[in-house]
Amino acid sequence: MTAGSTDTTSDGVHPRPRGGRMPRRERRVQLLESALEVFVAQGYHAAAMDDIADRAGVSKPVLYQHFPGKLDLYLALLDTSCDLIIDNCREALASTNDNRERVAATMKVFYSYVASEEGAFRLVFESDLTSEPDVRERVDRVTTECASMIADVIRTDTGLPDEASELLAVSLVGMAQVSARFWLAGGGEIAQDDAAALIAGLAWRGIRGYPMTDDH
Amino acid sequence: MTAGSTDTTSDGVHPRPRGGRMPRRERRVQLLESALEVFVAQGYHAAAMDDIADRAGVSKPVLYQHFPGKLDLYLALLDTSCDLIIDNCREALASTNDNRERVAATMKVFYSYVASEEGAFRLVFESDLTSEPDVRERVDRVTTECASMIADVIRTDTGLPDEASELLAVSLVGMAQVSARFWLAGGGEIAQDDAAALIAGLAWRGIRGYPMTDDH
DNA sequence: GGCGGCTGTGACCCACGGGTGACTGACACG
DNA sequence: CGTGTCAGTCACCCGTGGGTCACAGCCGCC
Repeated sequence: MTAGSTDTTSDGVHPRPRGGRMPRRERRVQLLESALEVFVAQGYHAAAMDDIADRAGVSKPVLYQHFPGKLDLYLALLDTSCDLIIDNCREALASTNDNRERVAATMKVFYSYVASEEGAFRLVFESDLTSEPDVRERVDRVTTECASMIADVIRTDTGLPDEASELLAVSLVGMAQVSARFWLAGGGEIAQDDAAALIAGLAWRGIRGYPMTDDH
Repeated sequence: MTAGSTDTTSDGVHPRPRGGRMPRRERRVQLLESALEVFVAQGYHAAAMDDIADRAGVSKPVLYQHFPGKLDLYLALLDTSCDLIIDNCREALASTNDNRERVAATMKVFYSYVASEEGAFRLVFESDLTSEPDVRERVDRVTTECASMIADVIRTDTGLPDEASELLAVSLVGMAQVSARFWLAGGGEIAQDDAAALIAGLAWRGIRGYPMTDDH
């Protein structure tokens, strides 16, 4: 990508050549990219501002000319990542009126999210800064908000009470989120779409009958 | 020092009186208790060794007479917590041969675990030290191992291939884990057993039919 | 009673990393 | 060609916190 004549790259971290100047806007997005890579690879605490600056081929003060502090930088990236999945989730739910397809589409969203090249999902699902309220709030919002949209459908179509709908929805989100991460770690023994379809099937079987209590 | 001769009992943080000596064994478990409280309340990074020592009414070097370092202390607690849920999960699965009851029992285990007073589950499900391989390995082991036991049942009873069984099992674990944490955060609008039963119902409906593919 | 072995303490060391201040070098413009 | 501007750098500050050293009270025991 951009520049990187030598790049070397090698393992995971690569000091960029450190040569050229850049217009402010451009530099800013480049810094965001570098920061994302470093945060994803190392986590918030292990990532030093120096690392991010080096990664971008720039010295530390430049970073501070664009972002007031480490936390702000992190939050900017986190927000982007949170919004992405929430929006995708919303679109998936709105894409059809067939609930079986809704489940499948939503599951696909989670698997795509986790599979995306940059690994930004790690900021959301594997953040190591959950003790920071600002971070916690955003991370929780992903589950809460996705679940809330799903819960609306459940409540509407089944008449279950709010709390139950919400809890069911959260458990579907949890299922998607955890299984997708596990699938990713597994290294591709199952194709992405197959995995998503399998779990979508599980989810759909689970909720389709509500609220009729047809136990055994 | 600090007024509080009377302990005050304390709501959240309390310097213990700091008076007495203690036999080594006893001190050790007390330190573990204090460390758990602090790690649970603050997370690994925000917790200082001084905090833990203070919490136990003791000075820092005492801590180092019992544990070689902060990480070791953390890992000791983490191990305990990991083993607890894995063992409970195993017992739940072994407690019956009726799969519907198995699901219910296992779900109850997760809800009890999360509801337990000490909050030790946070070390496992909300650790902020996942960048440390030793921690990562243990945290992952919980999901992996629980899922593996569940997957055995699934594979045996349905004949599904290994990878599919494993993925289904993981998604059930994810469902349990995420929904239980959400339920806890909700603050008790639904009773623990009701919540567990609700999600167990969802899970059971999901898997009971496999491998017959009765879509729509 | 003094002496070895505990448990325990106050004070200190030092690496690490977030954040800053003073300077430089290129370029556009009048 | 001076000069303002803006990207960029080097070197530094300093709070925080993990980890350690030398010393202090208490105990039981010959």
